[in-house]
Amino acid sequence: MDAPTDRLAAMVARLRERGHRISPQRLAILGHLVESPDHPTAETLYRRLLPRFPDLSLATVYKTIAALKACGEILELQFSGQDNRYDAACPTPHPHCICLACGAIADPPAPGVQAMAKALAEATGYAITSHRLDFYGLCPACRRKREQRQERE
Amino acid sequence: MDAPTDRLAAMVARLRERGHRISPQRLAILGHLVESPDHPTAETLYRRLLPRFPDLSLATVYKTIAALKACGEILELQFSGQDNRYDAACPTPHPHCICLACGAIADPPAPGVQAMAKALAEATGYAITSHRLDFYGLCPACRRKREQRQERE
DNA sequence: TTGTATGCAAACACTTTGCACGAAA
DNA sequence: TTTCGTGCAAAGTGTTTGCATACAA
Repeated sequence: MDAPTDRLAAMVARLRERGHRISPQRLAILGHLVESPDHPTAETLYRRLLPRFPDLSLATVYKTIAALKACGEILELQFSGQDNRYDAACPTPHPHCICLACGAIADPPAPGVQAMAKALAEATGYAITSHRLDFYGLCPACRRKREQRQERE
Repeated sequence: MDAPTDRLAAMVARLRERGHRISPQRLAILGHLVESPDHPTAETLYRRLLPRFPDLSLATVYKTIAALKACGEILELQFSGQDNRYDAACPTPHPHCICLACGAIADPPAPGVQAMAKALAEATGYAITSHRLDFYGLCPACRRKREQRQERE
């Protein structure tokens, strides 16, 4: 059994134990979430599942995400200007590298985050329980494109 | 001349050199931004200035913020569920500690952020230009309240 | 059989925009 | 005198909600 399959089973079990039911739509949404390393938006999820569920509703996607949020089984990256992005493969806070050109999101290794959180807790007196670490820039592909464009000029 | 006054002058100068005009409303918004260490929302700014400008419009606040954003003179912390928060006192990216109970935002010292950004750039191939570091938890006051409530139970 | 999930449409909250008027430069 | 800023109202955008029906357990 591979990691996504385990993860899917864990999510289903968690939803069930919280009294949620597993409809075909919901199962498909969960399945797609764990298999998508690209941190999809609700809209993206919806569009990708439409071929399989021709009258799927965006509301259903949002409601499923809400259930996952309530269970702590999904990480929501909020943006006020664009759609929120979701990470259900690894629902605990971790850093992200976000491409400003194409919107790609990568999950880099996170050395030293805990130490930083501890230092900030001591400096401010806050009791820190969670965090959000986003690094913005250009992904390798967009960086290459930009370099080529500059060479041409 | 104290720091907020300097900062205000710098913001005015920057807006002017970009061709913007300084109306009394705009000056008041800027003034309030540099004096507010609490990272206000557009709505908060609006409510605080209403006594001085009884027919101030929220649109004017947003338009002024937009001008500041275009000049790189304000840091916008986006939230999709709540109002965005603004920091014009220090418009370059820096960590924030955000209280989940009362919404307070503190500016802790930031040791090691650059090192982390560099490590992530190397690990992912991203060209990192900016970042957002939010730590969520309870501020000292809300932590105290919660402890007292637990003692009573 | 009971209660939750679905899908539709309407409602929401925050932010942005269009426009006519007024004011900064 | 020439823009640009203002204030109002309307439009946008992404997300949530109400409700009747369908379906999981």
